[in-house]
Amino acid sequence: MRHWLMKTEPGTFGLEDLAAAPKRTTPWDGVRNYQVRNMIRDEMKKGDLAFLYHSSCAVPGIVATMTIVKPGYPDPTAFDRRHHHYDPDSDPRNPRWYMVDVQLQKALARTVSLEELRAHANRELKGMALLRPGNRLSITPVEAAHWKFILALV
DNA sequence: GCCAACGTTGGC
DNA sequence: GCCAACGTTGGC
Repeated sequence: MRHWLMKTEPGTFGLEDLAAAPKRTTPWDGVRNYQVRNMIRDEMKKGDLAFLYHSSCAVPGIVATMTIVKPGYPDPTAFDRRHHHYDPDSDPRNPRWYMVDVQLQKALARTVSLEELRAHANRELKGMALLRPGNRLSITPVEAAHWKFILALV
C-alpha cells in the first residue's frame, strides 16, 4: 500500500465539500499534468491512503486523510465541451486524462500547516516531495515513514 | 531538437 | 497582486 498527498484549493473543493459529498466520496477530476496523470493511471491503487492538502488559502497544509476507493479510470470531464477542464485533444477511444475516486477517511484534529511541515524538512521529513523547491505537482508520493510522522504530529 | 513565449501553480 | 519555478506549445 502506498501513500500520497493530493492538493486542492478549498475555495473550489475542500474538506467541507468532501465531507458533504455522497458517501464522502468524490472523483478527483481535472488533473491535466502528465506526471500526475501517470501516477494516477499507473501507480495509485485501491486501498492506498492520501493526505488531503489545502493550497492557495490562508493556512496551506494537510487537513485530512483519504482512501483511494477506485483506481485510475478515464476523466470524462476531458470530453465535455462545456466543462472547464475540456481537452479537445483527448480522444475517448484513447483517453489522455485519468482520475481516481477518493473517500474521506478522517479529518485531522487540526491543520498540519506547510510551515510546520517545513520545520521538519531537514530531519524527519527530509526528501518529502511537497517540500522540494519548485514542486508544483498536485499529487505527490509520501513515504510511509513521513506519513506516520505527520500523523503523530497531530 | 532547440528555445522563446506563454500559461499555470501556489506561497507570500 | 506579485513573482519564481516549471510545464507546454509551436516556430524554426
